[in-house]
Amino acid sequence: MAADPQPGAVRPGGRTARVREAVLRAAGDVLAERGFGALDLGEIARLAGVGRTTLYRRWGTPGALAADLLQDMADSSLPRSRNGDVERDLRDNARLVVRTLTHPRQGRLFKALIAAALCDEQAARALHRFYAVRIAEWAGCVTDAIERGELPPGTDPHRVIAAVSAPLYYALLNTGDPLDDAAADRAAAAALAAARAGAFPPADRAAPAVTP
Amino acid sequence: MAADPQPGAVRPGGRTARVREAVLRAAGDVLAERGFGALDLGEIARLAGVGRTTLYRRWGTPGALAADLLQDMADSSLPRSRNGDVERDLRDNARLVVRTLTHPRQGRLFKALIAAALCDEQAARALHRFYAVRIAEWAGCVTDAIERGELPPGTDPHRVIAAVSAPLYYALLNTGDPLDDAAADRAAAAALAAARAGAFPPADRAAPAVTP
DNA sequence: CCCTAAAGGGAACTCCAGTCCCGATAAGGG
DNA sequence: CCCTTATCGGGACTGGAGTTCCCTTTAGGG
Repeated sequence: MAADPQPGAVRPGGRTARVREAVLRAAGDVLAERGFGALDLGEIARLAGVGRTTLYRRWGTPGALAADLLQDMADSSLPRSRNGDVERDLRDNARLVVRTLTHPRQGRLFKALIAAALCDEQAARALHRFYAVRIAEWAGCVTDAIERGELPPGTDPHRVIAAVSAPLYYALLNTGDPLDDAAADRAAAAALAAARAGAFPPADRAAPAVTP
Repeated sequence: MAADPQPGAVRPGGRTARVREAVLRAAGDVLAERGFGALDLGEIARLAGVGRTTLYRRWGTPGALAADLLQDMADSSLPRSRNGDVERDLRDNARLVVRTLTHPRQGRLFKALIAAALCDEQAARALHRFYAVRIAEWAGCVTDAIERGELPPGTDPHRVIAAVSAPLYYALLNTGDPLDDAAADRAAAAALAAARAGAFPPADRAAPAVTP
C-alpha cells in the first residue's frame, strides 16, 4: 500500500549519486547544445555511461530530467550584490541576467529549461521554484534600500526584482531583441524609476513563500 | 537546378487552401489542449482528415507547423485602442494581454507556441515576427502620446509597449505568479512611470523594422 | 565484516513516428 | 473546356524510442 518513493531516494549515496551527477551533466550538455526537443533519454544514458534502463526508471521523461536539473541549479544558487546603493545593485542584477542569458552555454540552457517548463508540468513547478529562490535572494537589495530611504515604504521587493529581469527575458523569448549591457542598464533604470514612483505596491494578501 | 519552392506555393488555392485551414485548426487545438510536446504530425493528419503524407511533405516538423500557425496569427492581427490618453491605452493593452494569456484556449496556445520557438529556429523567427507586428500596432499609442506632450520626446515607442507586456509574460513563464487585472494595471502603471521618467531612450541605431 | 534488498545494467521485444513509392485528384493556365 | 502537373493520399517499410524481464552490483544498516 505504501507508495514506493522515487528510485534513488532510499540509498542516495555512492553509485546512485555518481549516476545522478553524470546524468545531470550530460543532460545539461545536450540541453545547452541542442535544446529540449533533443533531450532523448537513451542518448543521455549513452553520454553519461549509464544503463538506459536506469534513465527510464529514475527519471522516465525528459521533463522530469529537466526538473531534476533545475532542482540542482536552485540548490547551488549564488549570493546577490551588496553595494549599499539600489541603483548599483539593480544594475548588477540586470547585467548578471544578461551575462547569463548571452553566455554560450548558460543562455541556451535557460532557453531549453523554459521550453521544458512549457512542455511538462513537473518542470514548470521546478522552474517556478528556481526563480522564487533567485528573486528572494536579490529582494534583499530592495528591502535594504527601503530601510535606507532610497525607495518608498510599501514597495514590494519581489516585484521590483522581477521587473528588472522581465524585459530581458521578454527580449530573449518573445521579440528576439539583442541583449547587451545597454539593455541591462535600461531594464534596471526602468525598474528603478517605476519603484521610485511607487508603482510596485505589495500584493493584497501575504507575499508568496519561497518554498510553496 | 531551380530549388523547388515549398509544396503548396504554386497552386495555393482550392484543395490546398482547405487542407492548410483544417491542419492549422487541428494544430491549434492540439497545441492548446496538450502543448507543443504533443504536436504529432500523424495525429494532426488524422484530426484534420488529411493524408499523413501531406503533413510530412508540406510541413515536415512540428516546429514548421507551429511557425505556419504563427504566420497565420500575425496576418489576422487586431487593431489597438485609441483613447486619446496613454494611461488608458496602456492599461487596455495590459488587460488585453492578461485576458489573452488567461483565456483557457489562447493562454495555453501561446505557451505552446513559445515552447515551439524555443525548440525550433523556424518557429522562433515566426514568433519574433508575430511580436514585432503586435508591438508595432500598439506603438502608435506611445507615438500619439509623445505628440500630445504626455510623454517626453525621444521615448522609444516599441520599448514602452514591450515594457507593458514583459512583466506579464515573466509571470506566465518564469515565476508562475497569478495573472489578473491587478497585475495588468501594475504592469501598465510601471511602464508609464518609467516612460515619464525618460527611461526608454531610443536605440543608438535605427529602430528595427517591423518586417525583418 | 555480512546480509538484505535497493539500485543498476544487458538484451530482447513492441510499437509507432517518419519515410518511400506510386497511383488518384484537381488547380490553374491556355 | 482540356491538359499538364502540382498536390494529395493509401499502404508498405524501417529504425529507434520506450518497455519488460531478469540477472548483477552495491548501499547502508547491524
